[in-house]
Amino acid sequence: MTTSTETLGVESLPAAFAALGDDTRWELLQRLGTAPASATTLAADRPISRQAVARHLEVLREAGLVETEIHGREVRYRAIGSRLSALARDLDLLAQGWERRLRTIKAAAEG
Amino acid sequence: MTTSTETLGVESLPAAFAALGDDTRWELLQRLGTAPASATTLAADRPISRQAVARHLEVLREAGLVETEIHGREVRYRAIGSRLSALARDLDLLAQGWERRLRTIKAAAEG
DNA sequence: TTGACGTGCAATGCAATGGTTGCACCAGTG
DNA sequence: CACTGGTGCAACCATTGCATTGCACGTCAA
Repeated sequence: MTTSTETLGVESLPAAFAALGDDTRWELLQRLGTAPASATTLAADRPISRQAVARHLEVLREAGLVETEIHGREVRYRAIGSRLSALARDLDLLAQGWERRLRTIKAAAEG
Repeated sequence: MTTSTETLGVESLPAAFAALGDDTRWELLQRLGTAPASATTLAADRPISRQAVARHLEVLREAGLVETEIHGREVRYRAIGSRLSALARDLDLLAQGWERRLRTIKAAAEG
C-alpha cells in the first residue's frame, strides 16, 4: 500500500473524480500544488467565503487528494501528488484495456 | 491534435472529471469499454429509465469520452480510450510537478 | 400500410451541492 | 488578562443534477 505502483481500486475512482469535478475545487487543488496554505489564506484572494473554501478542502481531503498539517493555530493543506499519480495510472490501464478490446470488435465488424 | 501524445488542456479537465464523477456514468462507461451499445440496450439491464441513461450518455459524449455510431435506427455508443489516456497523461504531468515543488518546500521548511 | 421499436423532447419532482451568514471556541500575542 | 485571528459548527437559501413519465416522430419489418 506504500509502493509507487499502487492503484486506487476501480470502486473509488468515481468518488475521486467527483471531488475533482468542481471548478473551484480544481482551482484550489492546483493552488495547493504550488504551496501549502490554510483555508483563510486561500479564501483571501477568492470571491467566496472562508467556510465555502473549507468545505471544498474537506471534500478533497476525504477523497485523499489533500492532507492537513497543523501549524500553530492554523491548518495548512497540501496536495498529495502521489494520489493523483495513482489515479492517472488507473485511468491509463483502463483506457488501454478498452482500446484493445474495442479495436478487436471494430475490426471484426468491418471485416 | 490527432497524435497519441496530445493533452486535453487544463481548462477542460474539471469538465471531464465532472462527467466521470457519477457512479452510474462510470458504470456505463466501463460497460461501453467492453463493447458498443445503445441507450435502450444499456437501460435494459439497469434499474433506471432509458431516458436517464440517454442523458448520461449525452454527458459523456459532450465530455468527449464516448462517440456515437449510427446503426440503422439505433445509436450505438462506444468508449474512446484515447481520451482517457490523454486525461491520465495530463494528471500524471500535474502530479509530478506538484510532487517536485512541494518536496522542495517541505525540505526547506524542515531544514 | 400497419405495427413495433428506438429516439428525442418537455414538464416535473426530489435530493444533493455550493454558497451565505452568524456564533462559539480555542490558541497565540499584546 | 484581554484581544485578535483562524477554525468549526449550524441554519438556511438558491441552484444544479438525476430521475421520472408522457408524448411525438422516424425507421425498419411483416
